[in-house]
Amino acid sequence: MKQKSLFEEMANNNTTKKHVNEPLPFDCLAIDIEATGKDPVSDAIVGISLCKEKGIAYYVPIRHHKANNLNDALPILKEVLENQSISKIGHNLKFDILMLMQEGIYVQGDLYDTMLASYLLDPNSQNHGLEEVSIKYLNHRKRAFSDILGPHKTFAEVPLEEAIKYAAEDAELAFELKEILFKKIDSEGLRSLYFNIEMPLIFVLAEMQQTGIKLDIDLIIDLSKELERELSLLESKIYNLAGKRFNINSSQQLSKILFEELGLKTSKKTKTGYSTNVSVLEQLSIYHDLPREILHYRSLYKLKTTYLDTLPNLVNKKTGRIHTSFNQTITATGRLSSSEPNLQNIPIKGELGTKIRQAFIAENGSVLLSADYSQIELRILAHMSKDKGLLEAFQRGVDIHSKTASEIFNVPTEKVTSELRRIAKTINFGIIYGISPFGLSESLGISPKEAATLIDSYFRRHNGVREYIEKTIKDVRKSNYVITLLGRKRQIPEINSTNSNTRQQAERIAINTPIQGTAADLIKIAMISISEELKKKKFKTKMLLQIHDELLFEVPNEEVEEVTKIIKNKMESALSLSVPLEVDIKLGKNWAEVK
DNA sequence: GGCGTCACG
DNA sequence: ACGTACGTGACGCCG
Repeated sequence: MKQKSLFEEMANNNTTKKHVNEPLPFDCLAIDIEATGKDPVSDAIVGISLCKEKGIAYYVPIRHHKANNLNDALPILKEVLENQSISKIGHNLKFDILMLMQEGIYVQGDLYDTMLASYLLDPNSQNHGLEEVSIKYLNHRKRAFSDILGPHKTFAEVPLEEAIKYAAEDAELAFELKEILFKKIDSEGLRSLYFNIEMPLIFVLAEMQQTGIKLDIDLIIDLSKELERELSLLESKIYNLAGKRFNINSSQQLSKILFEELGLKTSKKTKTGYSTNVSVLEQLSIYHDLPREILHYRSLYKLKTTYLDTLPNLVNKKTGRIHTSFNQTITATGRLSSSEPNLQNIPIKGELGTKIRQAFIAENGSVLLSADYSQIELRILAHMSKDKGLLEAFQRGVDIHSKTASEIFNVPTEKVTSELRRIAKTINFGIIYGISPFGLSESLGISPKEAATLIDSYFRRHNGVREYIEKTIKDVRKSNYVITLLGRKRQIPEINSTNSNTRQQAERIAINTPIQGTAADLIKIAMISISEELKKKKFKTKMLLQIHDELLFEVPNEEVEEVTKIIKNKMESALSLSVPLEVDIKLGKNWAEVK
């Protein structure tokens, strides 16, 4: 009964174009899609729940088993969902938008995403699920999905009576959460960050996920077979060197062999024993052949299991492409993350890295275009610290690492060797991480004392950076939070901890977060403006991936010239800083060629 | 499910 | 004396 009346109201909405003076019967609608699974590209809609006022919610079965499905519901819903004047409320709306896209429905209007709101209010929280957020803000314990699903294979098989209760509750919770969370968004000064960046980004990410990227499966499978052979040779070699067979993938068993049976010296400890990580095994390779072979084995095994053996299985049967998930509510700094598969950590180093990237290809008639920000985080540091040396370096366009080397080691720029530059580069990274003598020493393989000397000489030449760090930490001690250029907040209560380790870690976070977070804000702005421009001018170019400081596009040959200009221009002008932003653009048939 | 390890920025 | 570089995700091991 209730379902019908809502549909009547919705149908009325269709006529509002003719009666512009009549107010819409509702301007805000909470939606929640139930589907056969959680992969919006492969799975299908089972039903949609709706809520437009507190206390009343509806469930519209679309493909529910053994139910009176409302077959004509989607066309009616389409009118409402594509109505720009009706705001959509939901928890993780990117999922709903993607599911609806499969039905030819393109959601429009303002989005009030309660998951995103929860994230902006507390990016440190690991869990922004509807369940947790409802407990936190509504003190309401919602029905668990696993209880509803029970033995059923998909939600479609859950008896309608049960399904209605569950689905309708979710839409209503989102509706209620919206009131509370978006008041908080306003009072915390997060409104503009939400409406100008995170909300429009939802559409951009949805489209990127929907597009996916093409993979040369045969190449990946050939590589996997090649590694299979190489690994089996290495395996025998390792057993010979160890004098016995063991599970090479067990760091525990390896530890026994290295440190007990072969009597090699331990260096680093872990929570559970002695470390056998890269830096330890590199040290040990001087004394024995086994560690080097283990390193070789591990690197191959990693690439084979993590990439070669999994990527082919993730090629979507319908689209023939790989569709990652871009997560907007995971990182504490404001970055995106990518999962299932993670396409933000595809290997790049070495011959094998190149070979793997060669398998990510453009469609026939198109090329891949990679656009990456050059030294974005150091430029942001220059802007925020107003350090004279850094500002001048970027304004003059010099090689920043060489300049740092020249300063620290007191040699003319022409005499900076690649070794000195490498050290300077590590220091520059270290500054952004919230440098510590120990951290730098570990990374450079020198003593903490030597590291401290290097840090000291850096700060002697960069007073602005030193003062910026000191002021940032001082401010955080009072406010307990840091903020990015676009107003993204991260609480750091540990800044006043009595435990010095905890406190120092908080200080490093306080330095790093505004820099990493502002870079994240920046590229998000660029993504939105590029996406708008491509849409406006009706280009067929597709944005495929974001890898923190890089965007990857698939560009039809005939669009390359124009689109290159747009991308470069939009990225370089996304924010106006006191240093120029530089973007490098490269083209190629595959992802290896664009580097 | 925690841990160690290692792929990326 | 302690134990640290910042931010992620995925794999295999082990209990």
